[in-house]
Amino acid sequence: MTELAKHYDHRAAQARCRTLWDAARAWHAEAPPAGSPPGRVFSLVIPPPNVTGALHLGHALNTTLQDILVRTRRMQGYRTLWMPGTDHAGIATQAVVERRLLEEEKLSRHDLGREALVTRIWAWKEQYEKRILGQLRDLGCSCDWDRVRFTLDEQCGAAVRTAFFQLFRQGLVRRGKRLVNWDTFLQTAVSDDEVFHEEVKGHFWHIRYSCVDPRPGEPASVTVATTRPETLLGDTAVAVHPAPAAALDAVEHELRTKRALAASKELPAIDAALDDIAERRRDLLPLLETLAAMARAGRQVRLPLLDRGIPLVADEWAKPELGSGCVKITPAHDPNDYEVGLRQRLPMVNILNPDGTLNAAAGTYSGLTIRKARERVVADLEANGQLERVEDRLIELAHSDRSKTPIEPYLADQWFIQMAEIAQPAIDAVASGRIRIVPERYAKGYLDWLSEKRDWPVSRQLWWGHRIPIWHVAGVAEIDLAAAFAGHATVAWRSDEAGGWFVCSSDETLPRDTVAGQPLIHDPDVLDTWFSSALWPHSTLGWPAATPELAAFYPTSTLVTSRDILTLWVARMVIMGVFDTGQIPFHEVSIHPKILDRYGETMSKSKGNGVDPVDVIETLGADALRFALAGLATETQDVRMPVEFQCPACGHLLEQTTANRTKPRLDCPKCGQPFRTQWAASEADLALPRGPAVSEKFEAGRNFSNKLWNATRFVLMSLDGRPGEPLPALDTPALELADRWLVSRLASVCREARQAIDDYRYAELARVLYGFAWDEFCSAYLELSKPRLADPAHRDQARGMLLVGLDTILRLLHPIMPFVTEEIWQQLRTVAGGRRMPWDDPCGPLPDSIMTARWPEPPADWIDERTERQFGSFLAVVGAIREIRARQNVPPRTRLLAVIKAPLPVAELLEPMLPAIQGMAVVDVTAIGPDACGSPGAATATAAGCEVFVDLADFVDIAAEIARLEKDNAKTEGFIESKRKKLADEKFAARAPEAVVAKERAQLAELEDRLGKGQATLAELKARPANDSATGG
RNA sequence: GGGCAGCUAGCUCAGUUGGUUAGAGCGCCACGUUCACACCGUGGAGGUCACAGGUUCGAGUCCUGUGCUGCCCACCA
Repeated sequence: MTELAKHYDHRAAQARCRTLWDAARAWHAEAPPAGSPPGRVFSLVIPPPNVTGALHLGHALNTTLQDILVRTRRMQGYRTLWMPGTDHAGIATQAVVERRLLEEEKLSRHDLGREALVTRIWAWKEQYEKRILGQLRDLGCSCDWDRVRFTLDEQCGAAVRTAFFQLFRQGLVRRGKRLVNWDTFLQTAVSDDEVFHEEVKGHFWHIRYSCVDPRPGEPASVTVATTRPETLLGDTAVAVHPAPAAALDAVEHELRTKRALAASKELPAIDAALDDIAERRRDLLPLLETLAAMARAGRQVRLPLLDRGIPLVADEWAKPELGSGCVKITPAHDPNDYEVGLRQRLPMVNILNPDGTLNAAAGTYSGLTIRKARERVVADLEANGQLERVEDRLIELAHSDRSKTPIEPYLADQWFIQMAEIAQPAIDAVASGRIRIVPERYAKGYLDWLSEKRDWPVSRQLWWGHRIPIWHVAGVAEIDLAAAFAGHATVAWRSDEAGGWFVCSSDETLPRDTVAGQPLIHDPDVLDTWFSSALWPHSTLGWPAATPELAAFYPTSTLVTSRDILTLWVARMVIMGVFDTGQIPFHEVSIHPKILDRYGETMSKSKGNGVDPVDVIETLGADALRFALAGLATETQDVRMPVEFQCPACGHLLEQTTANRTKPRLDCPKCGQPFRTQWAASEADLALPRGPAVSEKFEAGRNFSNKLWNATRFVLMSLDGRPGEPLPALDTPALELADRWLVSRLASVCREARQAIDDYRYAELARVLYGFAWDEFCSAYLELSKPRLADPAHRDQARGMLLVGLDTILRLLHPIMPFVTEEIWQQLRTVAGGRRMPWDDPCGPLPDSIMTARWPEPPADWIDERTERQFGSFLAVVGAIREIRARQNVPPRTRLLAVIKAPLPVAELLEPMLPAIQGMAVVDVTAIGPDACGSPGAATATAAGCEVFVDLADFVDIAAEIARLEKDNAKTEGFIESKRKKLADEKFAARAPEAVVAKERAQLAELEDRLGKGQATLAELKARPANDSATGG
């Protein structure tokens, strides 16, 4: 006699399964030997988590979905590889380590030096890589653990250098002064994607620049406005529009066009704008025309404070409709001004040092921080009477995502990759459908972004990352280089336009003294972290070497990611994949939602609104977490996950709010006991027990695991220690009705599950399997099997069929809930290890692990719609009787008498089900058929086109029944009225399809019939003497 | 400013090409523990499908507009 524990123990099961899978290396994929056909292949690379910190719920979602795909395909017989690994995450990781260094040791990276800092970051990486890989294993991810990669490891490094070298050789790598987003804290350029904008309170300073030697009729000064007065130290021009009148005309025309189409509500704003234009035309235009003429004449204005003459230039960047119509131009510190500078060939004066202080170009202000310089500049302007006025204003200020400090636009030498040429194949791949993005709507963002083909700035002034494989050498002739690198196919060079050379090589190092007479200096910069990420699908498979893995698994099948890195990562992977290998990196991209908190904010560590996956895995189990996450993965953009703190003392759930989510300790409102949160830092707080952040969402998954466990418990008890095999034949018409139904439902559900996975509809997969396992298999089929198990004539068949159902459910659920299904699979081995499903190898052994069991593939002709309908009617009738019992408070075990009045076709379907009805509803059915008739005063209910009468004798609470019937009848009358109205409408009769009209008529008839019955019963009840005993007795 | 998405039960979400009386899980209410499972069972209550128009015989579903929420892109001195 096998008897399982009453509850599923997820902790023990997780440990056992992990041991089992690891011992068998069931997650490993071997490339076939060169030359032999790989067969059906499914491959996937993990979006490598950053080694900045531990995994959060978003990673858990991402990897769960991947594991669902991977486990399914593996069971379906594909040669399946899931490549795991982590990302060095350049800036992010260096920033984290630097910040800690500063906080804990008060040291900057310059105090430590390059080598020592990098050593520290490697130590950090080792710690978090271990943690991350452990978390992935805890989640049950069936990655190929023999192939773990890291974006900064040797293999990826070789790919990075080779890819960069080939870009260089094709002339796609350029060096140039560019205005970059300068992070003064980290002292590096960051890309546009690493910048976020935040509104801060600021001012708008109006500054007067005097004109040099004004002639009669010319103004003595021009006024410009700025939010950053200190930048005037780097001004090299003041701009005015070359044709201000025409520009105002254009603006006015645009406004009038807009006005013609605008809603009345918008009119006041537009009219105000038009008034403003008119006013400017009157008051400002003459001045602007004069200034434009002065600009054409090459006149100058005097830069305040530095007393430098700078040209007045005519440039369309100056908008006559805004401000004073004139704008100061600081080409080295403003993106738009930079463009003007290029157009007007202006000098570009950089006034900043890398650390954000002002340099010598700022004259007497040099050495000051930007903040101090601003104060001084403003004070000096005021003292000189050159500050016209100051406005308060909210300013969208750019901040570095990495250091959270304000970004300074900064002119610096940077490396760029030209995108124009290499982006096109990536556009074509998605536009042509060779890469399919699911859901499709995300393709637009990808295409829009790529079509801009903006150059990619790839250099970072950091120490953590792939060193740019470029060396500088000066003072030699090309012939010297040719001599030095004769026979080196892995070296290329180009003039640096300052008389020196850039030498690029895919070799790891070039000796310093390679070129006679002059040293080779390695470029100090490292590459943008996305450069190595862009190579991930092919670099992890061994490129540039022609490995068997690359041949077998590239292109990969699917990429699973969230929408926020569609451009940063996905697009660049396509670009570089095609550039390096000539092939797209993946065929499909599955985009999944992001998880938000109850306020719709993204979860993040710094906000403190997250859930730690480990908390869920420990308290409710990895399967519970996975099931919940899969259920949330719908096709919408985001999903919300309200979070609670669980009191470690009493288990009470405390809603997480904006107010309490960053507190280091909280007091349980129920038991009063304090507990600590992730923010606990003080010794006193750390001594308290931890109150994990959880969500009730995960409980459904835990309950489901337990339901499966207990269904298994029932099946094993019913087998009573005997092997439940061989299994019954499933494709024979001789099956009993319930079994035919089960077989049909299994076939339907397998088909739905397969389709859901093929379409990346993870939530639907979870929902279909949950509903089938719980409501149909456990609540219906399993209940029905109880009387059959008690009957020796049916016992063996019932046992076998229970195994068939359970086995199939386990296999279908395994990709979502690997642990509980594996644990049950192991339990079944002892008693039913000899069972073979039709899709199993009939001769070979049943696989040791469910991981390698075959995915169920029942033939389509198992689906029997008539039987499924029949079962639907049966369950509806059972429900109707139960409803009557419940509303009359009949004790559960009291057997009642029932009559089912059913039209002939339904009666025929139901008749074979009578024993089941009698068992599940605890009634004796005394009559069934079109003429069956309930005893007077019986309680009634309708279901599946039948009317069910339950003779309650003394049980009936007449008053309650009358009230219910009156309500019910009124409702029915309402429906009848609406149906009649619909059918009376000539247009409906004329235009609706005949089938719809017929259906409406049938429904009306049924409703009228129901109302007639209801009214009759009501009349009869009212005629009876009142009975004040609700439950009889 | 441009674009994308969302708004359906108290909460989180389904709702496939328009066609009965719009569903699930959780929560809530009532009843029920010698029954595989109280991490359970049975039943119930709860919705003007954000709002306003339109198309249609018929709209949660299609169209237009409005409001609110979130995200992406660009950004005005």
